Amino acid sequence: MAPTTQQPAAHDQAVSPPRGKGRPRSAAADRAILDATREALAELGWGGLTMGHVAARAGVAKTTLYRRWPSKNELVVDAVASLFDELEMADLGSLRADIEAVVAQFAVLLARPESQAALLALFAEGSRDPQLRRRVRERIVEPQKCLVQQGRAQAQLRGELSPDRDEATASEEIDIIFDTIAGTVEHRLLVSGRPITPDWISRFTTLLLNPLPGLTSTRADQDQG
Amino acid sequence: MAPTTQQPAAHDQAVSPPRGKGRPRSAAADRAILDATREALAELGWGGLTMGHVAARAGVAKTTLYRRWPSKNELVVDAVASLFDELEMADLGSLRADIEAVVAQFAVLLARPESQAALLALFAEGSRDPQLRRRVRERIVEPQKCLVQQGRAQAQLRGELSPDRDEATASEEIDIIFDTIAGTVEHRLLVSGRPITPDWISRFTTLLLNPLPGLTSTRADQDQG
Amino acid sequence: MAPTTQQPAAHDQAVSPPRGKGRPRSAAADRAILDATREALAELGWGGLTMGHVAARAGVAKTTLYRRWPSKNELVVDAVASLFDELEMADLGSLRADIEAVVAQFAVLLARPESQAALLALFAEGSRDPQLRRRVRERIVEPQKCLVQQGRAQAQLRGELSPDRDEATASEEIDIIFDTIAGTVEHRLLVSGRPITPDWISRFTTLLLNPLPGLTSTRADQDQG
Amino acid sequence: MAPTTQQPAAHDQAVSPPRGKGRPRSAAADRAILDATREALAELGWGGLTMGHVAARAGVAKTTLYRRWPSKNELVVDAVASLFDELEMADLGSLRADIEAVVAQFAVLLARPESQAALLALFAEGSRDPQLRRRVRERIVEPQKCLVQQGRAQAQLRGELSPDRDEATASEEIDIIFDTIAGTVEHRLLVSGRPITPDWISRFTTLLLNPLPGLTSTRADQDQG
DNA sequence: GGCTAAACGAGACGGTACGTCGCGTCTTCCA
DNA sequence: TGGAAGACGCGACGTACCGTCTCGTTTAGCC
Repeated sequence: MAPTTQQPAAHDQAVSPPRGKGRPRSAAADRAILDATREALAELGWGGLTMGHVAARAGVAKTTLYRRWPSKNELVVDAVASLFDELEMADLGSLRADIEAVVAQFAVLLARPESQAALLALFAEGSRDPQLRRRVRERIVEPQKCLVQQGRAQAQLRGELSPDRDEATASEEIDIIFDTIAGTVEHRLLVSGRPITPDWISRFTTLLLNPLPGLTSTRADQDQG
Repeated sequence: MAPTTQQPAAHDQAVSPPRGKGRPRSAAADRAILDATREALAELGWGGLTMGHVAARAGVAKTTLYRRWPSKNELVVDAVASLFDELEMADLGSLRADIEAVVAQFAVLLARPESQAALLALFAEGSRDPQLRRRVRERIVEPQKCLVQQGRAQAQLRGELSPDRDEATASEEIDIIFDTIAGTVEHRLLVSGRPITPDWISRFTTLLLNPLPGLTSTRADQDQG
Repeated sequence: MAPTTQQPAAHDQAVSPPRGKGRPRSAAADRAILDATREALAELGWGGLTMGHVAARAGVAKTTLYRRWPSKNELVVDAVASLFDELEMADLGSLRADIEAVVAQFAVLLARPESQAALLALFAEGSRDPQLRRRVRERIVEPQKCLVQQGRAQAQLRGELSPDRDEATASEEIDIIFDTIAGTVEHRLLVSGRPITPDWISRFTTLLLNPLPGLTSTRADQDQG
Repeated sequence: MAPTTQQPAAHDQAVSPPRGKGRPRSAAADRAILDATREALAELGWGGLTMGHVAARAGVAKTTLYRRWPSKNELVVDAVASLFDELEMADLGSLRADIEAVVAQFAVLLARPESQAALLALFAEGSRDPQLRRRVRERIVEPQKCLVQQGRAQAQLRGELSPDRDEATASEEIDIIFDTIAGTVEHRLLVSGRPITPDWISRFTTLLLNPLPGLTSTRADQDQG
């Protein structure tokens, strides 16, 4: 998605030419600003991040920055969001492997200083500002959730999971798994402050996997009956 | 725990006499400040909370405030920490019931606007300030973790869980369960922004319970079927 | 005089053909800009006048504005100068009547909000910017001074004043009279903030033409000759 | 008069102790600010004068500056006003000598770069801001006017001028003389940009005290009596 | 009647100063 | 000597204009 573009330009149609009549916004500035934001975030943390500082580091006037993003929050969302684009679901042939891979990916992402500095702060700010909350969800949370959905679909194709009974139930199951994976990984890394090792991933995956309702393999059956 | 009291005065035991020669510190001021902090937090959120505002609302000079707490962060920790004191582990006779009860309690706590405003913000600030991090863990995170430990012990007494093999493993198991419960609940409420209903609690507990390694009984089956 | 026309084009004579090959400058824009300037000046005063505002009000791009006038100062000089073109010396048959008439005219001119807002401000800016100073003198001060010269010549023709002894003395006398008339009227209106009534004009003219009212000795006569 | 003191403190009673409960305002800061303002004014002129610059040069925070003066205008009034306190009426034994002395004093004052930079600008701003206008009059214009009043009284004592007939007429006469002296001197120095020499002073004083040089008829006498 | 070149509207751009806000420290007086 | 009151230095904020620039679009004169 393009930078915020407060004017209702290039919003939905990514292809639509700038159309505006005046001088077009500099794409280089966008890049420089986002890069500067990520760097500053990594170096100084959320609290040390200053609009003036970002502008200076990007070689851009503060006004240019405000013309594109209304506040530090929105800027950081966009700056950090791109990092989350690199998350992708592998298809490793088994549900367990897929989960472990995605958790590992997520852990690597959260180990970056810029995402650490930004993530909790954005969530915190978002708890008061619904606008921001929406944005954070769109740009950061959804991409993660997508992976869960995708992994689930793959597992269903493979026959590891039974197909969806109905839309609503499926959605609820995705939600709960998603909150569990994302929440737990974030809590361990950012709150408990302990590292995420392959061993931990394995244990956690076991915790998740064993009882998944609708699991067709016989592991659960044994546990359960 | 009493307020920070940078001077080595009255620490834990309220019994210690005022000691100093001059005028003793006003206990009423402490209470007023913490109350004001919680109220302001609920009304204005973390970002809207200012030391000046708190002081004014508490009818207290800023000086008084800084004499007791070195910064906004520490103040909020103390103000919010007391809320977490009310968490307690029930003993309802089964692990499942105990878990559901504690999750429900936690959910209720996180529904309060003051804890919502404070929690993520404190975690975020803590990720840069080790001092604060320590403090947050002592006052907020540990009490929660304690419950997990306690619930586990109860279950072991009841025979639902096998006794600890060794210290290290036990600690790891507690950690993973704790991060999962706390992280998931927080993520659902504060990030996904969806309510925690009895139904959700039941599903989540099932997810946790079913395969727990070391689970000796098949209670879970009964609960589920 | 045509607008600044930084390119060495049409300067005094409007007859000079546009010469250039491209699209000629819009005369309508010039008019619109100057009108907008005068209006904005009257409404918002000097301080409230911005180039952007003038451009918007004139329905013109800022570029167009800067193409013609290098700065706010120059623009305002041109916008206000035309007002001073309407000053003219009457020949009413006596020096006193002529002076009173010209003072009255000047007072009327200075009562306009746009000239009030502009005049002192231009003088003030001019005290640092010799370029502007020159321009202000050419367009605003000289026309006034001309009247003094003209009035003096008329009075000499009538025999009310003795003819010039020499060039230098004449110039000095004109200067002193001019500074006195212009300075006094401006000071009364713009600094003291009191109105200029026919009665005041009469008193002032008397002061110029006569000795101090109430002067008891004839010292002055002795001093003079 | 003390600095603006926006709080209704020490306004009328110059003797009243600061009275306020908190930390009193630093008198040193006041002095430093006013000095810095005068210096900056002399060096950079009105346009180059910046609140931030003044604060920095005075070794003071911008906030401190704004706590005392609401804007650049008010600050400059106070900074420049003190210069005008040094104006005083000599008693040299004759009206002519007194006038020449006071005009000379005024000319010297207006030759200072700080007053040149400030005076017209203040007058200009004042033409839009009645608050400022009042202030300028109180602190700058009145002191000058006082001298006229005083000189007139001296001349009356000496018998050079006939005593006041009535209050109103006296006031009007003072006004007209005052506007003439102040306006003319300012116009010559600041608008015409020519120096004020002893010779010019003599000519101007003659103009004030006598009829127009070279006036051939005795019209004035007829008009007057 | 197409070509060329300037003027035009729109508006983004790098700057500078603005006036405000909150911080955490300090100084003063009062109880 | 603790506490209220509030001034202080600091530094970031977000805004307003500045004067320049880069676009795409007229609008003329000239070949």
